[in-house]
Amino acid sequence: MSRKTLNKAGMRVTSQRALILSIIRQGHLDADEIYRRAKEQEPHLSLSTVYRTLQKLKGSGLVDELHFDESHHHYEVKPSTEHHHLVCLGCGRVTEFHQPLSRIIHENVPEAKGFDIAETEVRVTGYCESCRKKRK
Amino acid sequence: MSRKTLNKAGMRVTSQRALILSIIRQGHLDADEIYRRAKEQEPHLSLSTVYRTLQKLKGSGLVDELHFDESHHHYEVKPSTEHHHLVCLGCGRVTEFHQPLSRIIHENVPEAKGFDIAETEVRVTGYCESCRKKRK
DNA sequence: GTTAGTGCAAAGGTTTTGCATAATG
DNA sequence: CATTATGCAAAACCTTTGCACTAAC
Repeated sequence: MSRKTLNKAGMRVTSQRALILSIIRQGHLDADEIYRRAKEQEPHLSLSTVYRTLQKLKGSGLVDELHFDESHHHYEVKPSTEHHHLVCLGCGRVTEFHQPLSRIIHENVPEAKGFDIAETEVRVTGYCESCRKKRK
Repeated sequence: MSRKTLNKAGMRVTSQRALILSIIRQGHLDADEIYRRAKEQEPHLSLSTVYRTLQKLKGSGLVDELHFDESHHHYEVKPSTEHHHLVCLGCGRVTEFHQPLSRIIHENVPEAKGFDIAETEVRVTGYCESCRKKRK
């Protein structure tokens, strides 16, 4: 549960945090979408709390920040196994795929040999099958 | 030269554009840095022109937009061979490495089989050798 | 009780836009 | 000369911050 997760990260448990965390679990959402969904349950919630919580969760390593498009960020609960994202430029749908690219890079890239990798974010954009069919 | 490059992309040639393009060639710069460097040569240049030019160049496929950190973007002239970036969290230095990750993903990832890849952006963060030594 | 988190409103930084003027093809 | 680009200022957008108040430990 959220209570445990937050405790383990040394964060105080508040209803807002538990709520925000549970909403992040719903998918790859951006701050504003998290805010909107959370507000349905806690109408007094403020957007700053969402941003501050996101920062904290990110800092504690509980949540990853994703950069799908250029304007704003999306968030997901930190996955247990490495995965990355295919972003369709047509419909915007995000598909996850599992592939240990960190390892591949670390093993095959000379420049990365002396580099202590903290994070590898891969963003593949293009067109999914159904959007490709629609286009032609 | 820039004149030819711009023409080929169907863009009108202006002194501002040629200048901006030549400055982008200097490295992985962000809009503000491009603006500052360009202003030394054309003091009347406006920041909007830089942003508009960047958009156009990106749209024409002449320039790639990079997402090194969260707050703003960097730009580089579109490379002829696929490469990606190692970003050091200590000193901020960016190292390029060449690796056909697009192909690797397309060949090995089932989810990417039906996907028409337009772009693959890989951002590897961590600590470079000299920063690692400083830290311990 | 002490410390950390919240809400609100205001400010910050980056990027975009409207409009009149200027330059390109 | 029709069209596209520029400069300036203002707006838009996402995110952060200051401060008084409240809740968690």
